[in-house]
Formats: sequence, structure tokens, C-alpha cells
Amino acid sequence: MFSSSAERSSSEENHLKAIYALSDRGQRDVSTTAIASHMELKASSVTSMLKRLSEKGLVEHRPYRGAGLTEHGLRVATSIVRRHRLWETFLVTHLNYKWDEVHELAEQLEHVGTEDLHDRLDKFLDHPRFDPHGDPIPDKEGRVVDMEGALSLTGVEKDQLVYIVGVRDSSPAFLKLLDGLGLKLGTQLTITRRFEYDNSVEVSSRFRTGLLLNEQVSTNLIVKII
Amino acid sequence: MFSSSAERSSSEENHLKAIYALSDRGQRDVSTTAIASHMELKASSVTSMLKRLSEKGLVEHRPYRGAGLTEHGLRVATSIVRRHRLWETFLVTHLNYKWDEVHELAEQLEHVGTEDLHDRLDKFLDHPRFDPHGDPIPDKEGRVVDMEGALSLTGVEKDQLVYIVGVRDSSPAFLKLLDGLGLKLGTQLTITRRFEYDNSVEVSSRFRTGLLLNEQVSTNLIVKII
DNA sequence: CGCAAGAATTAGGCACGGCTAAATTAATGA
DNA sequence: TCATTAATTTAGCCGTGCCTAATTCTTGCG
Repeated sequence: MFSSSAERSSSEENHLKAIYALSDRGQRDVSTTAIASHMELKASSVTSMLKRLSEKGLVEHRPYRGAGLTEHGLRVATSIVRRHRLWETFLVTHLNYKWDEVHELAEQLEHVGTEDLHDRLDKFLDHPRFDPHGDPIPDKEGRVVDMEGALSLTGVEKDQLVYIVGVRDSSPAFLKLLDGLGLKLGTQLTITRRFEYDNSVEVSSRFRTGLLLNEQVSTNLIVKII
Repeated sequence: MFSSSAERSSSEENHLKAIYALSDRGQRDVSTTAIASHMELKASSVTSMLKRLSEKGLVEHRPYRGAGLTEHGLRVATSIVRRHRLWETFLVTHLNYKWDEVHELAEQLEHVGTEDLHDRLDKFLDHPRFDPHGDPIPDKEGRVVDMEGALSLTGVEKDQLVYIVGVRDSSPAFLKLLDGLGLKLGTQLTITRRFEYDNSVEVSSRFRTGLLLNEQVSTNLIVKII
């Protein structure tokens, strides 16, 4: 059995991660343009990377049609997502970073070292199942718990008690907004009023009542019914 | 006050670190060849990097004569050594790596992130003053404790009780040898016999007596008199 | 059905960081 | 002093990974 880690560059790994994310965990194919805009690159750069990844057997590239991960590519992409989320967890739980500060750093750390390093990190962190944004951390074999019962706050009935389990958008701006509103993972909420005018909702938590959330915010809040 | 972190590549940082190490912490100039052989590069590659670092004000390059760190370069180099040793400490104390396994990983981790990350890591580790090999960790301001009273085992008198505080060679091979002999930081020793023939010494510790160390080994062991 | 718009690819250029080979400088010793 | 040698630098090439501009597919609409 030979190692499957045939020296990948950070850029290669980032492309795999992008395809993974855009294809809904490797389900369907994604377009060159989509990858390019996700990574803030030009399409031509993506094309040449797709060619390279295709030669390495990580990606199936159908020119002019799109690209998808091979089985091998999917394993690699999952592993990188795992690494990313483990580092984010470490940064928040042990180095006292805030949840809106860790993405960039994890983006760099995820490319360092071997699988062994991350297995050890995982063990040190006591096998966390969710990262600081509520995203599930794939296990060693790439299995991802899928969050059944989770839904967007937008889809919740009035007066239904729910608690926040994640965010759909983990940009610093959105996370800081939530901090400012006193909303974090685990916070319990109920929708007290809905406004048809703009689909905004009024929510109450233990600490705050009459908090008005616009549609964008409520859509990006992932909750579970208690 | 503007930031002094004007985007440095890993390769640039590695060159600074090499100059720092070879120049005895930035004292004297070092030759292109010395840097090249230390980094396992060709001299011509080093020359072009020296030119770049010189333009960035990190290195003083006197063509055909040698190169030394500027004050700014010295600060940067010290910071990288600090990062390296902090990560080595983390890997050993929290991820259970052995002292002969951490160098390569730290070599990669040291280039990630900002000074802030490493200040937080330092705090998390509770401001360690020595890394797993006994090398001093520079503080935030670049101050290095110099290990007064430390000397090579070769220079110790017969029957003098000493303990191991560091190693001059931290290659995996040497560290594994020490592991095999049951020698580690803190181990107490006395030289029981000296052999003029090849400058080897016989030492005894609490756990082992009559252990024969050749000159290379005893030279690379740094000890303090109790 | 055919063509124009838009997506994607190809062609060609650039900076980085490495290399080899050629040219240059410094140092040494006869 | 001057020639030889060793160290160093310069010249020029290559792969990665990005870019712009030109070209080639696909597709949907008139």
C-alpha cells in the first residue's frame, strides 16, 4: 500500500476545496467560472489547474462542460476541510481567537504537515464534532455528520423555540453582526412576529426581546427545534 | 508607526534564519557558500536571494565578501527562530511528538500567520523559555537568555556531577541515539573515565553505569555543573 | 436553422525561486 | 608580482501559478 499523498501544493488543495464546496460535497459538477469567482481568480488560471489536477487523478475535467472530484479527489478535499475546521477549533478554544478571526489563519495552517499532525490535533482537541461556526468536522475517514433537523431560521414557525446551531455565511462581517446582537451558537430564540413587507422577523431570546432581523440575517442563521 | 511585516516569503525567511544561525546570532558576516550548503541550495540561488533581501533592507550584502543581517533583518530572524521553537514546544508538549520528530513540521508552521498568532501560542504554552532540545526561545522583543554555565560534556572534569541542558546537534539521528542511551534533558551524569586514545569518555547516570560516549557524542551534549 | 453572446480554453507573458554553465573576482603561493 | 584556483556572481533556462488577450465551443433566440 503506497501513500496517497503525492505532494500537493496549497493552490492545488485550495482548488479541490473550492470544487468540494461548490459541488455540495462533491455531488455534481461545477463550472470553471464558479470556481474562479469563488477563489477570486481568473477562469483561465482555473482551467490550467483543472488540467493539472485531472492528470493527477483528483478531478474529472470535461472541457467546456465542467469539473467534478474523483473519488480520490473527494477524499483529499474532505481531509482539507477537516484540517481547516480542526485548526479553527484550536484557535478559538485554545488561543482565544474570536470566531470571526480564525478563517484566514486556518486557511494557511490547513496546508501544513501530514495527516498524522491533524490526527494528533484532533485527539488533543478531544475529537470535536463541530467547528466554531457550527460546521461539522469530517472524521478521519471523511465521514461528515449531516445535521438533520437543522433549518434556516426563515423557515421556522412563529413561537417555536429553537436554538442556533450554525451559520450559512461565516464572513467576519456577518459574525461580527451576530456578536453585536448577542447571538451565538446555542442561543435560544423564538420568532415573536413576522413582517410580510420585507420578510423580516422579530425574535426574542433570554437576554433580548424585540430584536428585528432582516431576511438576509434570518436566512443565514441555522437553527434546530428544541 | 507602520508595520514592519512587509510580506516575506518562506524562502526569504529561511535565508534570514540561515544567516542568523551561521553568523552566531547575527554577529559576523557569512559566506554565500556557507548559506548554500546549510540550506542545501546552490550558491547562485543564494546570491540572487541576497540581492532581494538586500533591496528589502534585511541584509547587508557585500558582493564577493559576504553578507550579514541588518538590524531589521536580525529582528525578523529572531522572530522566526522564536516561532520555530514555540511550535516545537507545542508539538512535543501537547501533541505528543518526540523531540526528534518536530523539526520539519515546525519548519513549516513557523511561516504561517502573524506575530499575534505566536504571541498567543506563547501565552498558551505559558511562556516557555526553552524548546524540547534545550534551545532558548527568544522573547517577544527578541531577547535570548544566554545559557551561562553551559558547556560541552567534553570540557567537564572527571567525577564532576552535571546534568544535560541541551544538544548542539538536533538531527533526528543524534536525538534517537540519545533516546537509545536513555539520555535526555535533565539527566544527571558524571564522567567516570576518559580515554586519551580517541577522546571518548565513560559516563554514569542514575540509571546506567559504564556508558561509553565517543568524542562526537560528548561534544554535542551540552551540560551544566550542578 | 444559424448566429451572436457568453463560457471556456489556448497562447503568451511575468515574478518567484530554483538550477547549470559561463564569466568574474579575490586570494594564495611560487 | 602574477598566475592559478576557489569563491562568487551573472546569464539564461525551467516549473508553478497567476494574468491578459485571442480563440474556440455551446447554446439559446430570432
